[in-house]
Amino acid sequence: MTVRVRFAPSPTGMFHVGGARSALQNWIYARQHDGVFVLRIEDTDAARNRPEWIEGILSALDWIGIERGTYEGPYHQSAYAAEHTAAATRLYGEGRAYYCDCTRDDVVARSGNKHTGYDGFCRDRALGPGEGRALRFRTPDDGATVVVDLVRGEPTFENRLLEDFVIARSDGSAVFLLANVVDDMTMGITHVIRAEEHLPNTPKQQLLWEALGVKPPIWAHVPVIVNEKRQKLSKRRDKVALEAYRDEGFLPAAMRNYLMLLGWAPTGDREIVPWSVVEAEYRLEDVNHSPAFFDVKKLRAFNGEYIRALPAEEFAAACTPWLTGTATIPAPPWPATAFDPAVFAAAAPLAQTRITVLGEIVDYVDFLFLDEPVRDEASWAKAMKENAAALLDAAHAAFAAEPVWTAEPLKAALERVGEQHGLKLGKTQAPVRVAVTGRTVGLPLFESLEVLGRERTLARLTAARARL
RNA sequence: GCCCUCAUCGUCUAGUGGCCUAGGACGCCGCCCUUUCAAGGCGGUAGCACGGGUUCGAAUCCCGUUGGGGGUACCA
Repeated sequence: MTVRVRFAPSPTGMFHVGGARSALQNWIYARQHDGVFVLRIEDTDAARNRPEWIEGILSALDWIGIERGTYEGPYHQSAYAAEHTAAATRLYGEGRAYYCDCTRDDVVARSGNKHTGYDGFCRDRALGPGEGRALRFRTPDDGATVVVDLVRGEPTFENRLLEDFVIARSDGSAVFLLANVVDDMTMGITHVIRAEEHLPNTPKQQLLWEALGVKPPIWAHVPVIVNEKRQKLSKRRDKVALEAYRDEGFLPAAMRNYLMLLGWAPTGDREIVPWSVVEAEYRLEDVNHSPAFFDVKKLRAFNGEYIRALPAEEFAAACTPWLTGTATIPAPPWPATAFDPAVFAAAAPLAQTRITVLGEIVDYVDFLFLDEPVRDEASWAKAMKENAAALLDAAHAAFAAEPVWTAEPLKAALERVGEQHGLKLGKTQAPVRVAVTGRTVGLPLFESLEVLGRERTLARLTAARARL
């Protein structure tokens, strides 16, 4: 029997990093077993769904490495409504489900305002379908439902504690519990790998599989990802949109690597590993049973490593979206016409060890493309002390007299200026750096001057001198 | 409330009865290197939640306590 797994997101918002992890786990499982990865969009909640979110899911999966055309689907759950209601009807016909006209308030009231669940009030009232009547599944009164779970073992649920849950709304449409099961059945899903939040649904779903006469799948419930307060990552509370990380300049390879390290580790004392190692070694059986904190600091560290590992040309190319702007990435502060790829290519290697996310590239190279450097007042105040005027004048003179405009002689020239003032290079370069780049921190100075060119460097020294 | 579930440095983890005076990574701190800042090198800080068992021996097995997480919709 070939393994068939599925990833079944609902298009109710930006694509979640937790969703990306689930998708990757399913993807890996399919690859390891020569199986099939199925994508199913669960778009049955019309009120909360929006078509652009569907495209968002597809492009996010693409970005993370699950590319369109390499998997089965996407199927759209809404196209299977007939199958869902047929299953509901069948369950009713076989006496496995019954109609109920209790309102939510009725149920709560009968429980004495304790939310203990549905009490089976309509079980034996033999109600037929009708206005305001939902269909409920008749859960067994005794015995237990054992869930076979790759990560958690065999969680066991006592059937008498399972309420008679709704499987079809009063308008006849199936709810998630049923629709999800019916789709998995029709799509031949053999393994359901999903987040732990679904574990309490599982006995109910397994009962549905059995009632419908099909052998249930193997389950795998992976602990959720939590925030610093150890709560499940939430769309409204936490930064969870994969697109947001993409637009900041996280590399997909770093994100994937980091995501899989949540709850798991490859063999040996290493964490940054090629994807092929993850695909070869990842085991759901080895995933930790407790929730993991989504640590952006560590993600950034991973990203920095991945950035530094890039060949220079690839690094420069990867920066392009931030240098030009895109539909979702803001345009840089310089005019588009001022950007020169060759100039950038010369400066890029200097920036490569200095940035952690690609978006940071802009502030490092803006002085090359802006007419005038940015004016960072804090930097100015810090670097432009009493001796600034003398230093700028001397630097200007020394640089102007330099026949060869490359980093080494420029450095030597400024060192001589420093000696005359009894200063180390660290002190001498500060006002020059701020005059030319606008900031106190930046790329190596002399290499920067080399790329900037004689004309512009000297002009900026003069301009800064005039501002003192 | 009820159901399920979990528990190794601040964080992510290695560890599956002796190899553990608990290893790695991120973070943090210090030193080196150094034209700023990074990167890099070296070193340091810090943990088996608690209490009982079982065993010659327990981070590893069992029970309890405490604490955490998830669920509890005619959402998915």
